[in-house]
Amino acid sequence: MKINELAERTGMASKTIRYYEDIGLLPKPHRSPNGYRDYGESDVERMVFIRRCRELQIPLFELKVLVRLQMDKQAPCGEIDQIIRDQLEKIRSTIQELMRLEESLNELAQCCRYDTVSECRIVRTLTDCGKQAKPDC
Amino acid sequence: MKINELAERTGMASKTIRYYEDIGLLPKPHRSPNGYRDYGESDVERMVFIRRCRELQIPLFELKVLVRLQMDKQAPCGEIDQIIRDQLEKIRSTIQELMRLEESLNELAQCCRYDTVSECRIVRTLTDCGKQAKPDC
DNA sequence: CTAAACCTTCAACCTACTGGAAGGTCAAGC
DNA sequence: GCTTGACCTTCCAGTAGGTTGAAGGTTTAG
Repeated sequence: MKINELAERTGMASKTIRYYEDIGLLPKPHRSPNGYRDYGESDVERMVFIRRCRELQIPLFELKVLVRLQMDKQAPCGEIDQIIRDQLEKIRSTIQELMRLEESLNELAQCCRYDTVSECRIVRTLTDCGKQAKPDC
Repeated sequence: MKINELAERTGMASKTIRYYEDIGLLPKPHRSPNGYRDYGESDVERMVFIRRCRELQIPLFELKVLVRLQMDKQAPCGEIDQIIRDQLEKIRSTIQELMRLEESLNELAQCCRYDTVSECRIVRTLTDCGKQAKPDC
């Protein structure tokens, strides 16, 4: 099948498929006599695997490892499991960070009772050099 | 003061300060006779404001608006408040998204009971073309 | 006098794509 | 046979928010 069909069947953009080939995440596919890329069913399977991993926000350089492992059916799968667990940890700590951020923004947003920039509590809090960015509402 | 002193007093890298000048977030500073950038106290204040906003993950293009407003002390501060509230909303929806992601990854991580890639539940779930990426643990 | 520690500009690199230009190929309709 | 439009190809540039490095000028301490 041609690149657009692969793209439609896997939910990727054909630009992205070419890009993944460029960076070595996908093997160079067979070419038809006219020079068009020609894909088979195993390419669909691999592409879906890659798309799912990207939805899980696994970065491309780790995905290279995963794709290599996924093709070697006899390999032990411990490394794959570890990458999944690492990703889980990363996501969890990002959530923690964003929740702290949410708290700061929420305090700031609750804080303005004035009309002009010179009196705005938000601006004062963010500008004040001596103190922590903690508003005194 | 020279760029490195401004950097140390505000907790920014001097490279970043030059970059912010390049993109028009900071005004072009006065130069000493030797060509070195020469900053004053108001630059410290503005830099701290910018750093705090970046800690709140406000993107640079919105920060351009904020910096312009922050310097105009008589302007109404409603627009500033709105940007803060928008940012709060963005952070909240990112948190929601990441929590869904965490759930998917957690299900996957709980899921592998086998030794080789060919039997690994994680790999199967991620590769399976017909179904949703939902493991049946 | 020299060495280190600054400062300057400019260019390239990072992630993960996306968009566009310029040109080749193919199938349908007239 | 010709045209039109939908594909396909490659390559180049741009996105955010910087970081890194090269190549060179200036200042300061010993």
